[in-house]
Amino acid sequence: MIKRVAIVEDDKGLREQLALVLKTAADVECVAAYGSAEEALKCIEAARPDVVLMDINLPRMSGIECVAKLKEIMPSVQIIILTVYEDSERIFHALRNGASGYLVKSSPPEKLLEAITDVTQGGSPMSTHIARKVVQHFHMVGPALEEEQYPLSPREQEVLELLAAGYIYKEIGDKLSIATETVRTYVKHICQKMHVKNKTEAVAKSNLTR
Amino acid sequence: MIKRVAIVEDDKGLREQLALVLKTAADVECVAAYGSAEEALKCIEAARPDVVLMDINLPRMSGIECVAKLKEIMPSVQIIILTVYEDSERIFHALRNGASGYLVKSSPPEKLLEAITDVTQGGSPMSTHIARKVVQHFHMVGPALEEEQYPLSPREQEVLELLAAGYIYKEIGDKLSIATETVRTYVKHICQKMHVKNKTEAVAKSNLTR
DNA sequence: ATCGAATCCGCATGGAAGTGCGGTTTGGAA
DNA sequence: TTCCAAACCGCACTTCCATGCGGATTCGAT
Repeated sequence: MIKRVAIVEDDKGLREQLALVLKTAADVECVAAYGSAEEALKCIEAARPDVVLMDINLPRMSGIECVAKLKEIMPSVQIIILTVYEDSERIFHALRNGASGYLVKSSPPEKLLEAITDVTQGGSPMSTHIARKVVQHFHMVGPALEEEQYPLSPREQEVLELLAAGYIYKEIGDKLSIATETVRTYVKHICQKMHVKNKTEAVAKSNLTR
Repeated sequence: MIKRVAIVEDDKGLREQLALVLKTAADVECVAAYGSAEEALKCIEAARPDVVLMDINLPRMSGIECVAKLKEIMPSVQIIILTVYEDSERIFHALRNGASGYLVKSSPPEKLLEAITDVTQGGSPMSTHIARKVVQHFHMVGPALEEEQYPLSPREQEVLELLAAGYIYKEIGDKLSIATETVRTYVKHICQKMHVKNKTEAVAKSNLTR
């Protein structure tokens, strides 16, 4: 299956260079190349790309914003960020906006083509230094969230989740096929274990958003 | 510079196979191979590895736990998880515990060796499908945190925060110097604006942890 | 001048939640 | 075999919350 790829990159030289790289692969077709986010947003639907290679540093609208808007009009398109920036802020923002891959511009051509294949097969190609930034994020938030972890039993965890969804004890009992009184017991235990005053604080402290 | 690598893997066959792969690289030396987490924890300091290849599915103590303990006694060691499991739970847990890389066991030898190099150079090698799981985590928490904003008034926001802290209406009223009845009114408005059933769900949806 | 939003307050009523006690059974760890 | 955690259930009692109604003032925008 041939992958249809579009390029969004303001530098003409780099844009053409990327197109050349794409041409060297038999299973990749470069269906479009845009010099700005605005141009891409206007025309990209007609090009029907599977994958978009997106520069971050575009004039006016940044590539990160463009990712969000692209994902709105074409939710299934896979976006790979191509950039010289390696700061966490940009990385996280881009990923949150829906990018699936993140390569530094210095990546060799074969890595780029490999990334295009990966991303169409449900992977998330990332330059290894980018990945480290992401992993560091987990090192940061992980312990912070987890040190404060309470040894809730699986059943208690379930109850807590249903509390967070706004159900009352009777409904929770029905969903779990247990008595309302039992739910009440679990909530008591949860509040004791978490050292909180009531179920609302327990839910807040547990960070459950659904 | 030669990288000193240790292996923790309970399957003897796979352990020896990994050792063989390491031997094929000129810049890698296999300094130790353990069949259990306990053995590794006891002896690994003497081996002074730069990198540890860690299986997850070990008898008794899991590789994930072992990562945490290894990082305690040797904070600078780089750990690469080798596993057949691709579920987010294990991935996040391992990363939070201090793992720097995460490869599926089916990765080809050259990827493994590349990963060892990457990890010593500050990268985070990850199988592309693993990376996708991590990226999906950002897709999940990202928009949930910043797009789904409700137009709560400042006062309503304050009340919501105090709810998350577990206070009852009377206490909130006292803190804000307003009547309990007014607090009740705010909570009504909050629940209406957020389209939730009760204050507990409102708190859950608002992601307030303090 | 009128409208809406934000802030503020009150009350009645039924249902929900919290507290404190009690209990059983099962299954695994010490 | 003893002990404990987990899962399960019950009741009495108090307090708290949710709902639905009503009202007030202020302040900025149309």
